Amino acid sequence: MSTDDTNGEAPRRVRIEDVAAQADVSVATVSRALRGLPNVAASTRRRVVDVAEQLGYQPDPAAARLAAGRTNTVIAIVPHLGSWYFSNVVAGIEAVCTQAGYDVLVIGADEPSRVDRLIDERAQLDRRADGVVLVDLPVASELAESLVRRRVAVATVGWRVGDHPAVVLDDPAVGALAAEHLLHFGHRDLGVIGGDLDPIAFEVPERRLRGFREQCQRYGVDVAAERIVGGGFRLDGGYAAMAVLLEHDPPTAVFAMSDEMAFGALMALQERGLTPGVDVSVIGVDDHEFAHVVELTTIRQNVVDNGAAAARALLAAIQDPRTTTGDAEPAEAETPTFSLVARSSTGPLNGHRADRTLSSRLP
Amino acid sequence: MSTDDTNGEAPRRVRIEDVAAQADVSVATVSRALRGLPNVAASTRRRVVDVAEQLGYQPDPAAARLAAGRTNTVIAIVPHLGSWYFSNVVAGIEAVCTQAGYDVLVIGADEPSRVDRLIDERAQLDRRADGVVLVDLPVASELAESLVRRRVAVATVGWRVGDHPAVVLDDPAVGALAAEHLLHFGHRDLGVIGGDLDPIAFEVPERRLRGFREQCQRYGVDVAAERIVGGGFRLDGGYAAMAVLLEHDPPTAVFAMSDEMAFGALMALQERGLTPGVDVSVIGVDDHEFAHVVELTTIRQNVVDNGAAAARALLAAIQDPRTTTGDAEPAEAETPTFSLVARSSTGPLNGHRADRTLSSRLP
DNA sequence: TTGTAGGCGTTATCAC
DNA sequence: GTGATAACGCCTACAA
Repeated sequence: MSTDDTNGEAPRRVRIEDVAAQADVSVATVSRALRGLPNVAASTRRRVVDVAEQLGYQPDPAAARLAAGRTNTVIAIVPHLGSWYFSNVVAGIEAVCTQAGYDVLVIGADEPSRVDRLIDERAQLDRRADGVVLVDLPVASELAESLVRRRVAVATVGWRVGDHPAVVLDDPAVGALAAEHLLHFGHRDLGVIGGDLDPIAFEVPERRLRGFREQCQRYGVDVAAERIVGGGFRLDGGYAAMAVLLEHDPPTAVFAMSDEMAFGALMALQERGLTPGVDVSVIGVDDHEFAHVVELTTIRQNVVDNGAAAARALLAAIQDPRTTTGDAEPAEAETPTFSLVARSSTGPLNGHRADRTLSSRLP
Repeated sequence: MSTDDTNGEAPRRVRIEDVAAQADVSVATVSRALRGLPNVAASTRRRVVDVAEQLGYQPDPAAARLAAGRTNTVIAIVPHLGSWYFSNVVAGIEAVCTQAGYDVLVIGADEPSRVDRLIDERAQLDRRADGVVLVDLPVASELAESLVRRRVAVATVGWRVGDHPAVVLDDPAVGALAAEHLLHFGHRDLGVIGGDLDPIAFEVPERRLRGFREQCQRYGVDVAAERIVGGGFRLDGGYAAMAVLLEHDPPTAVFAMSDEMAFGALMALQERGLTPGVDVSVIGVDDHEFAHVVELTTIRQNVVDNGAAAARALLAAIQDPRTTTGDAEPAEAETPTFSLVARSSTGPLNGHRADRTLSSRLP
């Protein structure tokens, strides 16, 4: 009797050579047959596949990597794994990559030192993956360059590097849309809560600000520099920023560049007894799940799709043979869409609602 | 002149053999020296390390894996990558593993079919990683078993499997604490918003419910079955659950098993003109960043730490030689702490606040 | 269409 | 303490 029914024991691994013997072909043929390569007789392929299935054969990833030089792995590098935006981007990347048979490695770049470590050649990103998705990390354009030099496919989310596939929201348009919404309500004293705080310092804020300002100018409105405050794309940052804005010469409407910051801003308002949309209007970006809860007007985007689109473009680049020779086409990724979702956190200037009696205005 | 200043070209990879030649020793010695193994003369080691540094040598992960049988990789499997709780657990895992030189692979198990695919031996989790962290996936205890059989280290978060290191909150105590808080305020008509909705079906809800009920019994209070509603640990689920609770014979206080569900519950209250903490008290679990924003009373836990603790225990198990022989110690992981954070979403029964006039009660 | 054999870059087991 | 050298398991020209 054979020994394969001893349970509790780790089953002996079946190798390609076992399949070859059983199917009565060479290992080369097994390899070709199983990977769907050409030059294998249909009948042979069927036989090999059957045997492999029956034996439960699966190639060893490590061996395949070493021999083929491909890792079947994608790395996702994000500023912070725990944040709403980034974790959803990662979710999109993972769904697409796993589906395509790629492993996905995550790396958080919370601290600048971690980015440095990645730029360092010793990180060997090129040996660990076939492609990398860089999410909002322009600090590290050197990283991108070194990756490209080492023949690692690159795709980005939120910023661009060279002409690699990039999933970038039309941020100026987003800024302009936000401005338009507020201006349309009659607001002329506008504030902005943007980036520019610690660990994340990326390009998104300036692009959104630019669009916002340009739109304002069309209305002959100027946004004072003191009314542009950094919030670091975090809840507490948004809270602090709104506090600053309210401190002196408060605006009647505020554009927060992310919903999370907007939530913080709402919090600051409520603590002062001010009603969002009545005393001060607030518009955010993202359409975070909670935007609905607090009735936040926002500009919606599909974050998971952003990640998925980047992953698809990356895989396409990896699988495109021309990528290696350097003359692949730009391989542009889809451009994300966005749309205004109006809720009650924004409203007309001096638009105290009839059904409200508690609201008060600043002196 | 050498060719190494041709830029734009992918630099030729330096192999262990190059280091060996340059340092005038064998590859075996280089390998030992670089990995800090014994039986290497101090002077030799210094020389080898210097040369390696100078040449920028780094071992190829794929080759090392194939030869050593270790992957230096950890897999984190979570029900949903984009959710607040899980993404923070992953952040904790990643921080610890990366720090220790391990790669971390993420796998989302959103759909049951994905779990099945992992259980299938063809997923070869054992060949792709040295250890796996299973987060809230008791659906897949078969998965855990198969992993163990294949000698992959396992650690869990949120549930237990065998006596592998597990990071599990004392859920009954959490439930009891929530109950105590509400009961102390005089509430006797209690509702619960728990799990039991689609994709996530884990052990946490029943444990929290048990503790909650037991504490109630100490006060002679019974929680009617109709007042225990599933919310799937999601915002919308919490919203819907609260709507159900309010529909008929509404409770005066509700225990939501996660803050996200609590947020949904608050939303349902507000839509009806009910004031949290006055008309209906709500207590959550987690101390999500937004709990502060909406003044949600909650039971705080440190989610990132949970992931980190699991990772630490996992790495310890991986590095413990006894693990392989099967007689390693249980290697218990740290038990997470928790604490009540009282805010205004909970308050005394019939405790209409003096400064409130708009609040109304249900008929 | 199929098989042979060299190589991928390390690790680990021996002798020395 | 050090050095050959055989694995590790697969891929892929090249030959047949």
